[in-house]
Parts: sequence; C-alpha cells; structure tokens
Amino acid sequence: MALEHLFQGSALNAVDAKGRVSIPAFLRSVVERRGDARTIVLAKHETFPALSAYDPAYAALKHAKLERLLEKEETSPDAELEYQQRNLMAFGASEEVPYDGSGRIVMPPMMRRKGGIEDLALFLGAGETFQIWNPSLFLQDARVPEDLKDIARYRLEERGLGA
Amino acid sequence: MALEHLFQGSALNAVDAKGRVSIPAFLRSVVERRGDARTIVLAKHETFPALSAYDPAYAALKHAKLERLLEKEETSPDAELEYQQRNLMAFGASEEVPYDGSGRIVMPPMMRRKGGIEDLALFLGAGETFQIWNPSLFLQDARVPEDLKDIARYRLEERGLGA
DNA sequence: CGAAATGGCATGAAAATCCATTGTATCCCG
DNA sequence: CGGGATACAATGGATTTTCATGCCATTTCG
Repeated sequence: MALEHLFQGSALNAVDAKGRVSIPAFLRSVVERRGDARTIVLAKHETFPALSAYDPAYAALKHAKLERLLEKEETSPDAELEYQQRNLMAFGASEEVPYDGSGRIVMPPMMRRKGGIEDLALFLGAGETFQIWNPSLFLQDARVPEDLKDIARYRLEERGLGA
Repeated sequence: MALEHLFQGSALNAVDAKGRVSIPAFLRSVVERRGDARTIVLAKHETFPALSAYDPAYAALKHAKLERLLEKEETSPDAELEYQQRNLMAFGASEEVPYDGSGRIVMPPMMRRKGGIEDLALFLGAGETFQIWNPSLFLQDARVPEDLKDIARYRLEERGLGA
C-alpha cells in the first residue's frame, strides 16, 4: 500500500492566542501530492502525549485496513466489538481541519488539550504521518531518543528560546 | 469497496421540545458529497444503545453487501434465515428522514426511544456511518474507551454542562 | 376550531477567508 | 565574493460567512 510521498523533517512554529498554527510548507506539499485536499486530520497519538496528523487519503486507507481485518475474523463476537471500538477511535476521536491560503489551521481546543499544545508546536515527520508536540513535553519524555531531543533543542535555540 | 468520503469528528447538539436536531454541518457535507440527497437514514445500532446513521447511497451499498454474503454461503439453510433477519433489520427497522434548509431533522419518536435520546445528541463519526448517542448513556457504557468518553466530557463542558 | 407539526426567518456566536506585514532564505547581477 | 532584490513562508489583524438554534407563520389533521 505504501504511499509514495512521505512526511519528513522538523520545524517549530508559534501558536497564537486563537490557536492558529502554520503547517510547515514541506509537510503541506506532501499532503497535496498525496491527494488534492487542503486539509489534515488530527488525532491524539496512541502512545505519546502528542498529536498524530495525516492527510484524508491516509485516513481512508486506515479504514479499509480495519474492514478487511474484520471480515477475516467475522466469526468471533469479540472481534466485532473490538472493531467497533477501534473504528470509533479512528474517526470519532479525530478531526479534519482545513488550512487556509497561507497554510494555517486553527487547532481545535479539544485537540489542543489532548496534545498538551501551548504556544509552540513542534512538527516531526514520521513517514506516513507526522506528529505535533509541545516541545517541553517532548524534551521531558524519557522514551524520546536523545538525538531527537537535540533537534528540538536546536529549533528552540534558533528562536532564542534556548535551554 | 471503500467510499472515499468518510464521516469523522464529533459534536454535541441540542434536541428541542419537538424533537428537532441540527445535523452538524461537517457530517452533512459528507452526505451531500456521497450523493445529492438531503436525507439521512436512521437505525438502531447493532451493538450499542445508540443510533446509527448514514446516507441513502450507503444503505444501497449495505444491501448489496448482504446479498453477496448470502450467495457466498448459499449452501447453508441457516445462512438464508440470517440473511432474512439482517435484511429486515437493515430496512424495516430504519427510517429515512430529510433535513431542512438549515440542516435540521425531526427525530422520529420511535428512533428517539430506541436510541435513548433525550435533550442532547452526541454525534460521532465512524467512517462509513456516524452514530448518535445520548451523552449520558455514552459515559455509562463500559464498552466505550476512556479516550472517547473524554471527548464527550469535553463537549459537555464546552456547553457549561460539565460534570 | 384547536392542537400539533412543518417550513421559513432572524439572531448571536463561532469559524473560515482575506489582506497586510514581517522575517528569512535564495538568486542574480554587479 | 558581496549586496541588493525577490520570492516564499510565517504571523498578526480584521472582515465576511456559516452554523446552530430560538422564534414565528402557515399548514394539516383530528
């Protein structure tokens, strides 16, 4: 299945009082090459205190994958319930947000809270998806490799918000 | 089969004394992109104490799917009966309701009862369909993942109806 | 004739769109 | 190699549009 265009790279952008953030141009270009939507889908990351983001086309793919899984194990009643739960998580607990001409989204308040996002948003490419972090949480998390934290530190310094 | 436009996101809307509710605009837009009907189909959800909703085009698709399933297992007599039952459930126990210019439906009393809907309706995208819940029942149901309940709580707070 | 249902309109709030400014990296020509 | 000019990205602010919902008018049925 593998979508050919992958999200990669990092950036640190400001979140204004209204919750607006610019999606870095290099991530937007991937979204637009994968499909022609000018929207991204936001969801709480499964394991990290951060947000996971992707394009609508990837969401459809994810759905198809779940459906195939269900049909294969249709016999079990447990499988049915688990499917319902995962499907609801994937679509009920996510939001599709459009970005405007200058590439900005308004981060929905609920997502902002779930992702712990404050006034800075750290963008990290992750292949088929990308992540949005509160840089402080990123630096605090023990599971994040030191090399990656260096990147975050660099981005902070770049803005004169070092250490 | 995968329909390209999927239902996603969440919202909490009021149900007035006459049983009228606004269908959130982001769900309506999916209905209208899938076909040009300004109508949704309501049915009791198979596993949850809630309503399942979708567009007429999806109803047709669902029917075709059931038929294919029957042909695949045509040998078994049980399969025939199960098909009859599911088909009746899907079409007899569902209602098609139009929404007006401002996106409002009147929830049929029977559906309202089947879904346990009172004065608030929680809308949840679920990919090919969406669900309509009484938020209280949603929070009470042990099968609903905690992350999803957080969303319901958030939507309630947003209205100043916080726990 | 009365009560209830349906459709249309009005309002206030919220959200999407547009315009303008700043900063930064890139390119071209001297 | 340097300096300026140019293009693009990010941010701030304001404006226009859309949405949910209450209210009213008109119809329908008992």
